[in-house]
Order: sequence, then structure tokens, then C-alpha cells
Amino acid sequence: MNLSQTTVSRALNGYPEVSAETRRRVAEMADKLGYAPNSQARRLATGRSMAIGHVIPRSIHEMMNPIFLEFIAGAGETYSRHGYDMMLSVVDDAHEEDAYRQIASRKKADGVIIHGPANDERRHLLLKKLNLPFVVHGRIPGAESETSWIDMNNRRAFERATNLLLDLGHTRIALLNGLEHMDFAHRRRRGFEDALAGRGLSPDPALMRSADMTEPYGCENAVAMLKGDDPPTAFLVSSMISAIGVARGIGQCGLKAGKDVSIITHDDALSFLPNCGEVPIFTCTRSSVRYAGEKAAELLLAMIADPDAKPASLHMDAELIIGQSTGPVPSPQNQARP
Amino acid sequence: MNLSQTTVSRALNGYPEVSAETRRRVAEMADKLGYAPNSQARRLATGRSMAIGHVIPRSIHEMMNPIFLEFIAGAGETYSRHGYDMMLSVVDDAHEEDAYRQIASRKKADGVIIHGPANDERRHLLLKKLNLPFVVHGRIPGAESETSWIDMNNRRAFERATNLLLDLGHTRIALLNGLEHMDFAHRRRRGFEDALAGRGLSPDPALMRSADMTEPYGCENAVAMLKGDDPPTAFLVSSMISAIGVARGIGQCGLKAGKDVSIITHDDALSFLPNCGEVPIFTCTRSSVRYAGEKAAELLLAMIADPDAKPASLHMDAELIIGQSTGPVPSPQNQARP
DNA sequence: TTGAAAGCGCTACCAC
DNA sequence: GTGGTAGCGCTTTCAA
Repeated sequence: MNLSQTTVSRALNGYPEVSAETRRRVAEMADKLGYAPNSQARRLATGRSMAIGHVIPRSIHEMMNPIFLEFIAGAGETYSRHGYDMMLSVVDDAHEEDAYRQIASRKKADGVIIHGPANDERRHLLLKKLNLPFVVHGRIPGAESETSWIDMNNRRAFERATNLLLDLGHTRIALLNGLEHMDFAHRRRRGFEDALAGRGLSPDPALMRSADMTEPYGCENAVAMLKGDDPPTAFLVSSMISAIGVARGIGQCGLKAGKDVSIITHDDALSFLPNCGEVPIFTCTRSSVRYAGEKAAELLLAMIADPDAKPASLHMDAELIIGQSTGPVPSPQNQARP
Repeated sequence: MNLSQTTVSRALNGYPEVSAETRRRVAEMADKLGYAPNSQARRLATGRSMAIGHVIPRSIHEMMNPIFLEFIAGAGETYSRHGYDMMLSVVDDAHEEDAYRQIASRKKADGVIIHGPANDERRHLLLKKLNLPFVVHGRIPGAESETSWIDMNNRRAFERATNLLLDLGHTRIALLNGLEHMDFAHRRRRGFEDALAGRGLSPDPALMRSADMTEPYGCENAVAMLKGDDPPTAFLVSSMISAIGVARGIGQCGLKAGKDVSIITHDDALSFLPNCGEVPIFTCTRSSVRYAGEKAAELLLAMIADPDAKPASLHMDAELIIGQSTGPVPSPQNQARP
């Protein structure tokens, strides 16, 4: 085909100086021969790995499993669109730092996403030291202005949800939260408490739980609380999975969700747990975690393209959507008792 | 430090000819300087990408989301242990072939895993043509002997589950299956039908559904069937998520699961949907999809290490575990009616 | 046991 | 608009 490697490279990479005719010929040939530049060689030559790393310590995975994948899927689409690969490392919690060090020293990725920031988060310090660009899914307390992040307004979402319940007359509201050493859960709790405080109420520790958001967690706590001395009339729940458990627990107590007991849950808009339709099953605060993934990826790619840009962030509000699981507090005399 | 690049490379890669003393010095220095060989350069030099690709078309992702991540997590652990990276590509269904072609032509991965084989699967043909080693999670009908795969015995699991229900006296058994154009669901249906046939019964199409395994799918169909003319006394369900929906539907009809209506579900042993304890909530056929991921990865890495080896496979039986959701068929006179 | 040097397959710079 | 060539940072012969 009588063309130098140089020209072929330029043609395939869309350099402007190549003549249209040459480009056409090259493209045609490449197509015919099934040729595409070896990505390792290109990466070595350019010094960019064209990959983004996601380090998943087992502990995060255990609890955030379905939410995490939805985020990944969103991010993955953005990467594909921009010619980036996604590298996933599943590691023991003890090896998380190592994983980041390796990514940096072996140049395995051009940037990483931090998942599930904790209240005492430290990963960002390491990444800064390693000079590895990153975006946080969530926020790192105290480092908001010096890091790029994408987060939903957890505090406000739970404050609004609590206010909705208060407006319906509920005052005994239970909070089934995620693990509160995680930033998102911590903020949700604050929103809950702020709303109560706004009405001059103070939270009852007997009605507050913090744990992995499994289905049995919802069920067992709902049953235990409803059978207690001064049961709640409403539940505020941190995930659909647990909310389903709460609904089951309510049923086990012979009560009816949305009538005897209200539920509001946060809904990450996971595809296998649809909560939509004309009137969704659960009243919820909804925020698409998949969309968050797309946006986080965009932020990170922009950072990589322009390393000198200032940190950028995206703060999203959840929608508050009325479903079938909320209603006015039952008047005391009608109030069903298990 | 006065050592050639050659020696450093050998020391770091564990070549036997390096003296213990030299190796120690190299390791120490590397540690001190935070040095690790650039993976792109190494890949280029060795010709192996040391990565395994997972191509996720959106459609698979939509329905298999949580199950898929659990598999990935298992595989990821195996990869880490063997120094391999995991590359995830989330693509439009229309670009799936392209994704595989790119992995092959650009040498992005040394092998791939095929997820969610369909009844009319064709991906393996492409991969053979591309000369890209692969392992199937599930089985490709008609290509069992010429491909490496790992699968649970779906047919037998559902046959055993059905037999258990039959032994309990149930004859009106509903099947809420996954999408039957997928191989796993197809086999589960066969198991169900085989068991019925073994007792001289034939399946009632009015009691059989095939769809994405969401929670509402379980609930809506349970309600519709239970309100029908000749309602089922038991449900056989393809996923925990849908089974939870079935339980909700049963509750909505004023019936009690495990007493008025029995449920057996398949349980992939997902961490956020624990179904264990002394007596699990759901009677189930259980098979850890995470374990499957680990094993699939091992098969694939072995294939890559020895390209001439014959295809190997792993066929696992699910456990049949008795929980609280099954009981003898209610005698007709006592049988609760919605 | 160690070192020198030739690639691996590209991109990017500098000529033409 | 096109081509020659020098790396990119390793691994891997081949020699010593």
C-alpha cells in the first residue's frame, strides 16, 4: 500500500494534514485487514494509559453492591464514548492503598474514582501525593473545595422527606439508615435530625438504626420497633432493598403500609428495582446513581484533559416523589396495634 | 546502585539466576523509590496484556445487574491474585461485536468472559475467529464440548425444587422464570416441566411467565394468578428479587407465604439479599454466583497459560435448602381464597 | 551471576 | 502532505 507507518498513524488518528484520499485508502485497508493500532504500544508511546481505575475494596462491595454497579455502568458508557477503558480492581480492604500505589507507579490508569467516602476519609491524601487525578462519588468532609466530586444532596433529601412525614402528622418516625461512618449516611441522618429540630422534636435513639442496607435489616427492625412500647408510625429508609424489608415487616405485624404505617425510602433508580408507574409503590427521594456515574466520569476526563483546571463539583438534588407508601398518621383511636 | 536494567528486571520478576543479595538490594531500592515496572512497557515487550475483558451489553446489564456484579467480584479476586487486570466495557447491544473485535485487534485483553449466553448464542463463533480465549458463564447450546464453561445445573435444580413442591402435594405450581431466550432460563423451564411430566402432570401455560426478574414482576403476577379462577398453591421463582415481589403479592391477597401459598426461589447468594439464618426466609435452590466468577476466571487463566489444552468445564449443582416459604398444600376445604 | 543490545509497535518530532 | 527516525520502558536473547 506504499505508505509510511507515520502516515498510517496520522490517518487513523485523525490528524488534519492527511489528504482525504489517503485517509480513505488507509481506513479501507485497515478495515479490510482488521488492523487497529496495538493499544499497549500506543500507550507506551503517548505516555497515557487511556484507562480509568476503580478500586473496590470488598467491604464497599459487600454493602453497596447493586448501587455500585449501576454507577459503574453509567461511568462505563462515558468512558467508551471517549475512548477510555475501565479497569476494575477488587481488593481486600487491607490492600486498597497498595492498589492505588500500583495504579500510579505502573501507570495503569490516568485517573481513578473514589467510591463511598467515609467520615474519616484518607484516600484523597494518598492520591494527591501520588499525583493521580481523581473524582469522588460523594463528598469528603472538610475537603469539599479542594477535590472534585459529584454528590446528591443527601441532607436536604432526608430533611424534605422527614418534613413530608411531619406534615402528614407523623411524629414517631424511625430512621433505618446506612452505615453512618459513611459520609452519605451521616448527612442523611443530619437531614432527618434537622427536620425534627425544625418542629421542636428531638430524635428518639430507640427509633434509629445504622447498618448495611439489606432486606432483612429492614424487616427485622421494623418488626422489633412496631412491637415495641411506643411504636413508630412512619419509617424513613436509606435504600429500596431495606424498604422492601420494612414493608414485609409491616405486613408481618398485620399492618398495612401506606395506611397504618408510612414509608419513605431513598431510591437510587436501579433498573431491577423499578419504583415507577403512575403512583410508585414507595414514596421516595430519587436520584439516579447511573447518571451520577456518567457525570463523575465526565468530570474526571475533563480533569485529565486539563490538569491545571480547578476542582469542579456537581451537587444534585433528589426528587421527592409521592407513592403509595405514605399517608396521614392514623388517629390514635383507630391506630392498629400489632 | 550500579546494576543493569537487565538485572533489575530479573530481580523484580523473580528469575532464579539472580543472587539473593542482589535481589534484596533491588527490592529495597524499588520500595524506597516507589518504583514498579511500567505496565504498558512490560505488556508491549512481553506481548501479553495481562488483562481480562468483560463486555457488558446494556441489555444484559439491565436485567442481570446485581447478579452480574457478584460474578465480577469473584472473578476480580482471582485476577488480582494472578496479577491480571479486569477490563470492563459497557456498550450498546449493537456495538457488542465491535467491542470484541477491538479487544482482539488492539490486544486489549488476553481473554474474555461471555456473560448470559442466549439460546441462539453466536458470540463464541466470533471469538473463535478472532482467536481470543474465552470462558462462558453458562452454557452455549450445542457447543458444550467445544467451549470452556462454568454453569450450575439449572435444569436439575428446578426439577428438584418442583419435585419438592409436588411431594408437598402441590399440583398447581406457577413458574415465574427469567427471560427464556436465555439459556439458563430455558433450562430451568425444562427442569420444571420434566418434574411435572414425571408425575404425569402437564404444565399450565396460564401459570407460566418469562420476563426480567424485577420485584414488581413477581408481585403483579402473583396477585393476578392468585385472583384467577384456578389459582396456584405454589410459586417457583427464578430470582430472590422477584420472590420478594411474590411474597408481597401473596400478602396483598391476604394470604400467608409458607402456609397458604408456597414459594421456592433460586438464590444466587447475593450479599445484600441474605437468605440464611437457622431457617432461611425462602426455601431455595442456592448456588453462589460469586464462586462461579472465581472459578470462571481460573479456567480462563489456565487456558491462557496453556493455549493447547482442551476445553474444560465445571458443572455445579445447586443446594436445595428448606426455608420458611414452603409447606404442604392446604386441604381444599381450609384453602384460603382471596 | 551479570551486562549489552535488540526489539515490542506505536507516536511525534523534524525534514523534505 | 508525506517519510525517516528516535524514543516510550520494559523483556529477552546472546555473550561474558
